[in-house]
Amino acid sequence: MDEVIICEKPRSSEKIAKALFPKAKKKKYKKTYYWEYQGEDKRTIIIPAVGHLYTLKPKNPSDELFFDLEWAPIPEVDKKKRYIKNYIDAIDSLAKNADKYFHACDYDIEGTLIGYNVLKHICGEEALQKTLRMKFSTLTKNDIIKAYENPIELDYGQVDSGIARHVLDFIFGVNISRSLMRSVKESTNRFIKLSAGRVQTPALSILVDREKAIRKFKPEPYWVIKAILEDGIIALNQRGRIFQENEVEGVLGTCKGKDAIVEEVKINMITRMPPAPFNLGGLQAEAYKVFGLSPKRTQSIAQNLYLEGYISYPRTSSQKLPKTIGYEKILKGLSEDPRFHEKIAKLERPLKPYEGEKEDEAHPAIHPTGLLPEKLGKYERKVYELIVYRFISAFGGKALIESMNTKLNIGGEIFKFSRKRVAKKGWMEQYPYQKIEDEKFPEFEEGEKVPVKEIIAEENETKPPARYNEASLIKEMEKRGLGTKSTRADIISILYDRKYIEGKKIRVTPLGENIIDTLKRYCEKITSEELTRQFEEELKKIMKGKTSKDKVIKKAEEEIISIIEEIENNKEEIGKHLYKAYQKGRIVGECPECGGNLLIRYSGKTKSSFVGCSSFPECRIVYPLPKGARILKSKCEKCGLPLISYGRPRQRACLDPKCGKGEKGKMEVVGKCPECGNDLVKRSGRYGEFIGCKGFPKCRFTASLEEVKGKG
DNA sequence: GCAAGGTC
Repeated sequence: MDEVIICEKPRSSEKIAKALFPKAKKKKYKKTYYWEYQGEDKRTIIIPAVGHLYTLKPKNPSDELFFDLEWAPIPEVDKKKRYIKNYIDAIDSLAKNADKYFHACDYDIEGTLIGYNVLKHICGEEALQKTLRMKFSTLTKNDIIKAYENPIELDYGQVDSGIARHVLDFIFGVNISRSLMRSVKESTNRFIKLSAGRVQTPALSILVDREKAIRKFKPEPYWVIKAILEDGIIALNQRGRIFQENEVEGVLGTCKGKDAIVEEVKINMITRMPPAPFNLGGLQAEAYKVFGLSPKRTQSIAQNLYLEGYISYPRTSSQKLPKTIGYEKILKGLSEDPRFHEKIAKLERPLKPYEGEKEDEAHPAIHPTGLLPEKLGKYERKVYELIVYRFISAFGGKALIESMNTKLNIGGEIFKFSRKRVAKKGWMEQYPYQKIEDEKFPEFEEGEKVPVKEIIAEENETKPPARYNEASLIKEMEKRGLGTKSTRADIISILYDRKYIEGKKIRVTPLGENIIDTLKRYCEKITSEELTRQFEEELKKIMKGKTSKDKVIKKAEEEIISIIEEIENNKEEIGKHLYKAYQKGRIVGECPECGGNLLIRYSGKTKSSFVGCSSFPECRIVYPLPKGARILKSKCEKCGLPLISYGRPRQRACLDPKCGKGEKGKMEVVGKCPECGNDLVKRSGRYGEFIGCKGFPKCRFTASLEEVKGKG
């Protein structure tokens, strides 16, 4: 009389086993673990999946359009995910032919489907007849026990909407991607890897819109009038930005040579609450801001810290720290480290964390477990400490900021300035990444006359909208409901891989823009959030039994067929344009022999990149590229060809190996570092070229090439 | 080769 509990992941299987059967034994199967409990009359196996174990694949890979799909074990389709096989094997050998099954995966659409596929494809169809569903919203002992004692029926509406989500994403994404690639292949006989999808395409579209807004933007000159007083006080004219030059003259005329009368001095106390505890997006944004880490890197570091047991589950959207995580125990553990102890000792009791608004049914906000790491890599340590300090600061209580707002009257014109200083540090004491304001308040009294040293009109230009970076794009995607907390960083890196975007401050390449322009013409829906919205509605209807998954999929198939038809009918034009845009982004310089474009090319034979002339085969100029080489924007002083950087440590050389080694190892000095006074040099990183301090890593000052140009 | 979603 056996009973099997199927869990979504190893971690939840441990929690479920311990909650239901404290005496259950942890057992090993190959490289994976499961739990076994031998009761008086029955034996229970608690066994995990690792997220999805099955994925969709076309039944017949030679179909032109993929509509006929089937579920296949992920390790068979994706060789990088062979570890999943261990979990499938474990379930296959331990969890078949039981009398009773519990489906105990997360209670959401994906979780329901994960468990359903395990039962259907590994345990066997008949297992589904013997299955009950555990429904819990948190992985706490109470919830788990309740869910086990009062199981419900498996909700097939949920299962079907999960299946439909996978099918719709596949048939839209894969078929449209293939059709784009086919149009390039058939019109130019070249292969470029292209893709479109429900999430990646709208994300790219956001970036293209911004790119167009920046291009369209015309800077306008404006003036700001400032009064310079004693003690370095600079007051701004109340009019703010002035766009008319004669207005500037007028204001200057009224104020020049006059003293200032203090019209109003207001001192306020502002309360500043601690920053919200981290969810994944919050952690990614802060690690980007403080350390310059890419969201993808932060995510993988957080995953490692979690697997080592140092922090809680990172793929959460929650900003809540429920009592049940055990504040005192965690803080006690952290206190073993003197640097954390110093912060913790200053906390006031009773402990009550400040929380953010966002919630997650399955997990609390990211927090340390209290187990102190022994050895960590450099960035792992930074991210870990960031999480620890953020957690401690949630208990730090509010900070009070004293703010002084002063109004001055100079010949009838109003000028303002403000000062801030921290009156009570509160949580700022615990969070070392926070800047603590401490400005001096001048002793001004209302009605007092103050001398004015100078009135100036400062000329400025309006600025174009800012470019997105990875962290701000993730936030924007979050706001628009594109992707999930665990997939956003990966989706952005697909956009980089496809060469749709480049740079740390994201620029869209000609190819990226062309993809969006093309899809806007033939499949507007996939470029906007429209498709996601439609999916959400249809899936909800399936869940409620108001429609069937087959109907929804059938409708989607018809839609896709008509989109693909349109693309096929125009494939000559689409393919040529896409390829041209692709090449435009690959131009690295001018051919010294024939004046054509030098392009980055890829040789399928040697599986390596090289630089060749666009007039091939008439012009046969080629330059080799060392493995991992990057082509820089800087040009060789001797011959004008671009420089490349390659090797480890990175060194620079001319693209033409015969040109000479004059540039090798030489750093181009472009100025002085404003932070440490050392030389500023051109460097290159994985996002391209930038300006960095020669004193790296001691001094970590960096700037973009544009910034330096702008400031001279 | 192509998507997006789960997780070690």
